[in-house]
Amino acid sequence: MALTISELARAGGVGVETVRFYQRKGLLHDPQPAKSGAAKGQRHYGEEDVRRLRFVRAAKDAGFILDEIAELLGLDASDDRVRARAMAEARLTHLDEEIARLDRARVSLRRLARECAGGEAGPCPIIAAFEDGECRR
Amino acid sequence: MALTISELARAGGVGVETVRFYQRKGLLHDPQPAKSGAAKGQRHYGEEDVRRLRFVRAAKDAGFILDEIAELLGLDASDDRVRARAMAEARLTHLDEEIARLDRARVSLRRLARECAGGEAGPCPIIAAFEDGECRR
DNA sequence: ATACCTTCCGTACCATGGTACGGAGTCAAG
DNA sequence: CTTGACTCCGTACCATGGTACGGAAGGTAT
Repeated sequence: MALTISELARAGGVGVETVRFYQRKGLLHDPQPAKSGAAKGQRHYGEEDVRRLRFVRAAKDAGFILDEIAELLGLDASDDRVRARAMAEARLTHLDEEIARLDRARVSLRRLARECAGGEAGPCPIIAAFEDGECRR
Repeated sequence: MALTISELARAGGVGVETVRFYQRKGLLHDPQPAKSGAAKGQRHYGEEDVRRLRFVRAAKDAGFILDEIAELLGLDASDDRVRARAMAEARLTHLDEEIARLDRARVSLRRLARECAGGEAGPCPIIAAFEDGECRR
């Protein structure tokens, strides 16, 4: 099982440049030079690299930022459940705040859009609301 | 009513550098040079500038990005309700997608955190889930 | 008059997550 | 033996929304 960088990228559903970017970030191990049968200096990747790359994608989908994912990958080695749980809780708090913020924006904007659609009289409620400072946090 | 840049910034709840940044982005008018009683080259701001700055903050809170806010400020002048409504709808769609995405992340992460807290046997479910690719979109 | 504060302006830098480019090397097919 | 494909590496660039810095000029307080 020896993969080129483009095969690894395809296996992980990302671009070649993204694989290199993850390497620079320390999310993927620096690859070993290929032994033979390939161009000098060329790297080969294996199952472990595919696993790590997929871990990154999955954790990203769960809302972690890349720096946290780097730490999670470290926990993967040490199997530190307490730390992993703390990170999950912190990320959940962050997600909750973010969702609440977006939801407030959605509620007020939807109300404005309905009001605006409701009648053509007077100034546009959407613009007027921002002018009134009615939509402040 | 003549304000200095720092007074305008305070009135809008932002920093001086942010005011200048908004000027560069075209969100605030280029200010007029002060007539007298101030250092040469210094600018003065009025009610209109405070109003625009607050408009920016309110629209940002509603989820618009700065480029859209620049457009909304243009609509403010022309009172184009149709366009304002279209922009509000587009932003709502965006907000809905974003909220749905974050909510999927929250649901799966919360489940993992609960599982991890539930027992100490076996590998950490949080880390294992990412390894299994169980959390993919 | 000397220090201190604020303003002006341009430019550089920050985080975040990539994306693209240029030059060089190497391989296989035509 | 040239062309095309792929790789390597470093570096620069993109969007987004700011934040900070340095130098010059002016007002104010001691």
